[in-house]
Amino acid sequence: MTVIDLEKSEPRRRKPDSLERLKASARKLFVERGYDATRPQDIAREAGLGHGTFYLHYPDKRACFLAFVEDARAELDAHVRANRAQDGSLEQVIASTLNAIYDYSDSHPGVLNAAMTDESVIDAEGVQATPLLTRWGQEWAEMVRHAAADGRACNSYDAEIIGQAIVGALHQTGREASGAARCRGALVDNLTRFLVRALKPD
Amino acid sequence: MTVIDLEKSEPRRRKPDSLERLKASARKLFVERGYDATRPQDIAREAGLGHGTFYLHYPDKRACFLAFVEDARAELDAHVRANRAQDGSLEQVIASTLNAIYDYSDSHPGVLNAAMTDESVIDAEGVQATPLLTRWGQEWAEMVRHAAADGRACNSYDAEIIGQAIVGALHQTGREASGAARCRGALVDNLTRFLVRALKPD
Amino acid sequence: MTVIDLEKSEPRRRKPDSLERLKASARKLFVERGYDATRPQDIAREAGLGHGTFYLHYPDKRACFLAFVEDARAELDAHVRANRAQDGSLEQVIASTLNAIYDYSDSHPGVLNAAMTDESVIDAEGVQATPLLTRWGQEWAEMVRHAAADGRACNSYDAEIIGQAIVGALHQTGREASGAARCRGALVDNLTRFLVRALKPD
Amino acid sequence: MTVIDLEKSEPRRRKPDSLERLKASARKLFVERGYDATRPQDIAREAGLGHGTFYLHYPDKRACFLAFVEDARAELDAHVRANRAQDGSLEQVIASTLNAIYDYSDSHPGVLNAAMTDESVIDAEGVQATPLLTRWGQEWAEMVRHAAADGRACNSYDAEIIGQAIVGALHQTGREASGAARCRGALVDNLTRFLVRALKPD
DNA sequence: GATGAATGAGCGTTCATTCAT
DNA sequence: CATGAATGAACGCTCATTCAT
Repeated sequence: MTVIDLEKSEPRRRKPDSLERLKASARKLFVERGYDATRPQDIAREAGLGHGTFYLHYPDKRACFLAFVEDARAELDAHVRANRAQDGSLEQVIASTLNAIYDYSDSHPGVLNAAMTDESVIDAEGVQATPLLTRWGQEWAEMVRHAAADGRACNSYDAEIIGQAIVGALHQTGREASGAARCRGALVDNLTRFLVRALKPD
Repeated sequence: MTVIDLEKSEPRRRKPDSLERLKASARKLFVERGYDATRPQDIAREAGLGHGTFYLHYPDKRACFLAFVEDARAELDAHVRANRAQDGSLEQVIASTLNAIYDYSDSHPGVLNAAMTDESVIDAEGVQATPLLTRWGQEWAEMVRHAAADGRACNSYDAEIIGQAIVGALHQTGREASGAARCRGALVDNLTRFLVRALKPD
Repeated sequence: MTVIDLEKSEPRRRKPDSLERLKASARKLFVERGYDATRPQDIAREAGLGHGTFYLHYPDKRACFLAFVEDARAELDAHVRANRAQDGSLEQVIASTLNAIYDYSDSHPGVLNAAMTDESVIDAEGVQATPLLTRWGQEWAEMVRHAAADGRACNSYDAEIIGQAIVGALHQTGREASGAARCRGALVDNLTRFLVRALKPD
Repeated sequence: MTVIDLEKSEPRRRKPDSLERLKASARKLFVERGYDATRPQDIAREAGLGHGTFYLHYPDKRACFLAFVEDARAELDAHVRANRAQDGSLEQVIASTLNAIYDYSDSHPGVLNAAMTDESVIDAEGVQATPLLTRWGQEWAEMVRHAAADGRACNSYDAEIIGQAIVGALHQTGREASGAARCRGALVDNLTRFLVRALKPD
């Protein structure tokens, strides 16, 4: 039985893994130190690369951060889609979604926080597509509309507003919970009950 | 009877108000440009003072910003306390509080947003006392506890968590509303109904 | 008898012209962007080659530029030698030479300008063989000597000085003419009369 | 009789001579090393100042260079105006002007050369007002027109073209003369005769 | 108290060149 | 011959803070 040498078996050249290494280092440092305190040079050094290499893969620091954000978003998105109860009762949907988010958050500590860094920090001018939180708010709005259409939720709300409210509530409770030593069970329980009562049809 | 011209009386050069002038300039610039893009020098110049004078009144830029934040907090606090229905129905309390907040926000555009600048922006290391949002969350928690004790609100919640959730919901809806062109009436109406349903006793 | 298709014969990959391709690309870019703004990488890419290939043909960027300059010089030289009246009257010689120079300049726009890039731009330390302008001045000096020996020109001048003066006059009038919209006819006419009067024997 | 203490007698503060020191250092370094090889930091260091101080006086390196050029231009201009024969014969005007230029050039070695650094070196984009050489060409054009109007010079020339030709001739002979060890007397003599013959009326 | 000239650590970014493949 | 990922010295510039006046 042969063991394939993962390090050297690539047919062509040395495996150009430098982008992967930069991505990992960027995530690590953006999470640990934040955007401002992380220099492109630090990211490259952490990845064991010269700092010119950073600019082979990203046009500038901002682009690197935005790529990190997008990766985190996609990861969380995949995780949540895979783990939430798509069409159960309102309570099941909410509880399973919250649990999925907290699962991701627990196994990737600090990542969501770092990814939600305010856009104003990233670039004084220019425009970030849509802030992460707002995008997620739109997804919650979709969920609200969906549930209202099915009769599982009150249909007299403006779904956009309520979607943003939900995501804001999650964000702030999460933020505060990481400061205080708050247990996840209580968080999910309280928020689920809160949201279910607020949303359920009369 | 003579009225002393406070603006122009030559003998006492109109100076002792330099802290006030710095405060006003700092608020103006932090709101217009944000923390990073505002230099102590700009604040002093805007106030018609020399750069060094800034450091006579604040040990550093961070302290100046924190003072601005505290002033905004106190102002909003006073405004809300003066204008909300202290002990009416849950709905009255919530609606009047929201309206008071939006009143302040409308008459001091940009101030709350600037004051909520993420702490990570203000200083890479050090620690900001308690983030503004978290403090406001604690006040909402107090309201929740108070209402629950009176039987006006469901008493099975962890008030701290719900307080943070409420303030998070307000923050994010406000933020998003200023981007989209969302009308205040709909915001207050939706949020009030949402919170009242979530909080009211079974 | 078979003629090998140099353009497309697959077996021998159409490579040995890489130096030619680099030369053409280098000229194009040095003319369009100037020395500083042209990177070896750009030249190679423009030629459809890898970056490293550049260094197979030139030791460094400077050498590539110097080769471009030399090619331009040789081209102009050949063109002028082929087109000027070698031994006519002073006026004929001068007028035909000026016309030949302008012909070349018109059909290779920007090339002479780029080739005359100041030596200080090319390398802070090292020494360029002899600046192009000075070499051309020496050729004009030769012409002056020649004409003086034949009695067609005043022989009391230091030919070296006058040669440099002539080439300087041509350069600066050409430079200024491309900025202002000055017509070539007037340029040749004025310069020819100017030089003929200055040079003709008493 | 009192001797005023030039170092300390200023009524207000320490004499803010830092701009003068920067100017002197900038001139020295631009002359010795050229534009590209001179860093703002070097200029400041040479002046005994921190490198931030450079940016107190100039918005950027380019502005510093342009100020150097303008100073050199004004100095030469003043020197030439003070020393040339304004209205003598054509020969007197030309000879005295050339001598004045060479006087300046001898007593400020390298300055004119440095000041004439090609505009393309200073900024890839942007536009320098008018290149120094072209401006001087315009002044010679004025001289030519003036002399032609007085009957001291041939009036069938386009003065603009001839003015540029003259300044080009001076520039290139000067440039080449500093390379070769050419004596100033021969330069002035040859150029004066050359220009006088070219310009004088038939 | 008030001033503003002076400071220099620190930033993000570029590009000529090398060398393992 | 050819490649292009990798390098790191070097650059122009900013800005919070100090201190002699």
